[in-house]
Amino acid sequence: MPELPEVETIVRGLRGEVTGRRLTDVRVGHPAVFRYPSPEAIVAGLEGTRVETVARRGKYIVVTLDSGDDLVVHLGMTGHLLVCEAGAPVAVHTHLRVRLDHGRELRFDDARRFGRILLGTAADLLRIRAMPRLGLEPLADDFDATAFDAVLRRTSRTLKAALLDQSGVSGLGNIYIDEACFIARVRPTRRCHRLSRAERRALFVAIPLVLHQAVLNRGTTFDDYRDVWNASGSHRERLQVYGRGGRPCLHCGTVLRQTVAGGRTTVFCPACQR
DNA sequence: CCCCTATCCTGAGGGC
DNA sequence: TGCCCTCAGGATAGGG
Repeated sequence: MPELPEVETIVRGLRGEVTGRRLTDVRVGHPAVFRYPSPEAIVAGLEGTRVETVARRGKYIVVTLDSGDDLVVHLGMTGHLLVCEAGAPVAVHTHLRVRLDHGRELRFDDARRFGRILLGTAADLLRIRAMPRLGLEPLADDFDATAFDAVLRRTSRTLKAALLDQSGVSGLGNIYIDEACFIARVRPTRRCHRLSRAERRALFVAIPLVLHQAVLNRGTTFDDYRDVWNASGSHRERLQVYGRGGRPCLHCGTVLRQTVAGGRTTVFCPACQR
């Protein structure tokens, strides 16, 4: 379940490993992962190119190549981008292997294959909506209270549903939405248009706060997430509500309530959160 | 417009 | 020990 902090950790790790590297010996696995243009075209398009930059947009990883193409990777639920020594044992669900010119390999593996990989020029990727309608970047310098207010004020959905929608704020998922709502003391089941100005402000502050802390902890490894060196993140120890339904609130001791909102398991403290 | 559900998919965990 | 069922969920599509 990689969300913004996990993807950011991977992007930072990837930058040091692949920037400036030439890509060779490209091999692909299950074709369903390669959404555009085709597995064969992606192999041909990667072979012999050099990596210029690695960036993140929402939960998407964008690797810009000297060919003019961008490689876009979304990790879905269980996707991993790993850098290992060339010739290291190949996992069961490895779908992409690329040789780097410093003797290592970049690999993509994904048991559930919810992840996806696309390759094309920026114009191609825009046209096919490779990264559809991504909203505000909550860790960007220009993350703006007024724009965030507009996201919440224009809808009557539950807060959980609104924040899961990547077209409003991009990068949040189930874990960090519940955590941010706890910090902001607002129930994720609340209707957005009924939130007060103070509550919207509290969320505006809490979202970057929790994301930033999680990045410092190199992400949350609940069961599956690993960074590019296959190491776990430590933010799980800091989670206050996610995965803690039925257990006592760390702030007040009240039993945390677990429900479903926006189609997702949702946990909150009925005493701390209004 | 909003909600819920199904779909994709595998592995973990519980019940028996 | 092992089998079967359920559940987890990011994104998206479709029905109520």
